[in-house]
Amino acid sequence: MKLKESNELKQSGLKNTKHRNDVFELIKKSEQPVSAEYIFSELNKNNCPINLSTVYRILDTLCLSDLVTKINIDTENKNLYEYNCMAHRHYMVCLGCDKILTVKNCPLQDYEKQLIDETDFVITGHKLVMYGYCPQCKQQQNN
Amino acid sequence: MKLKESNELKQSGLKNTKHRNDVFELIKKSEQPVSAEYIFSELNKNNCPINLSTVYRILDTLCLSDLVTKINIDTENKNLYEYNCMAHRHYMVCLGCDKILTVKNCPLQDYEKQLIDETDFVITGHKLVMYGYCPQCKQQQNN
DNA sequence: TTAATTGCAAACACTTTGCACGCTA
DNA sequence: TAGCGTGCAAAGTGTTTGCAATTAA
Repeated sequence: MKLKESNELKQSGLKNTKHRNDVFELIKKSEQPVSAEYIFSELNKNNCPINLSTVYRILDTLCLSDLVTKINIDTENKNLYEYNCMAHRHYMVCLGCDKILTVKNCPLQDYEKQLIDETDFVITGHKLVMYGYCPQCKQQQNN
Repeated sequence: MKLKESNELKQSGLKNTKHRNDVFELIKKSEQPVSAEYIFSELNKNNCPINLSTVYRILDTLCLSDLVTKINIDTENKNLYEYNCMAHRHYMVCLGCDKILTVKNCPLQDYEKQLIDETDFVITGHKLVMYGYCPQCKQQQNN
């Protein structure tokens, strides 16, 4: 069987296995950050039998290679993983349905400079999470 | 023995117990968010024997009453708790020593308005975490 | 007095690990 | 074929829960 091969895996010096590809592709095509459990059940559902510990080991590997980012949203009690597009990580979490939107633009460059002056930290990154209700859940609340 | 009584507990309609006061006071005087385990061992160390599940139950109660806020920093795998001063929650996390600074001012009002326009979400809050290295760890890296 | 709080032990959910086998490069 | 990747089962860690005893109001 021909694997759909990921250049990104090779480029990161990772051995190319079916499982790694399956996990990585699933993360890449997901519109929001996903959990290990989700990856596990999604792959098994779609004829790609895989063990849960293998999922965790692959996620570790992908995170170490910076292909994937692990995040933790306060309202969940498990880690989530998403494709690391090397952009800033800004999220909007719907408290109604747990939907997570990833937001693109970043208003924080100036603020970072200011903080560096104030605290003398080196700042290597940041994470911004907005909490609220998405249009659908917002409407339900009004009813 | 006379308890150091917390008006804040009473005002929130909570029964005033020694354990609740101990936990709440410890959180209030902590300079950074603390874990359940830390509270547990700190109190037991200081002649206030308490059970770990009691700590968790008290933390739940305090969070429900909005006296305390539960947060999760991506680099830790446990929840942290801090006094809820009703301010925005902005953190600076040192990746070297895990120190957590809570930052006061907030650059995000305008950004929130803009996001609301773009996404049609209702925004009820936000969390900003900056990652980097504190002055001490920064220096060690250079050596 | 009565309902809320606590300690204890056991259960839970998520994640990690040891080991033997299997597969990629 | 050498060493990394994987499945399985078992252990680890942080957190929650059932129940009986205790305590605040």
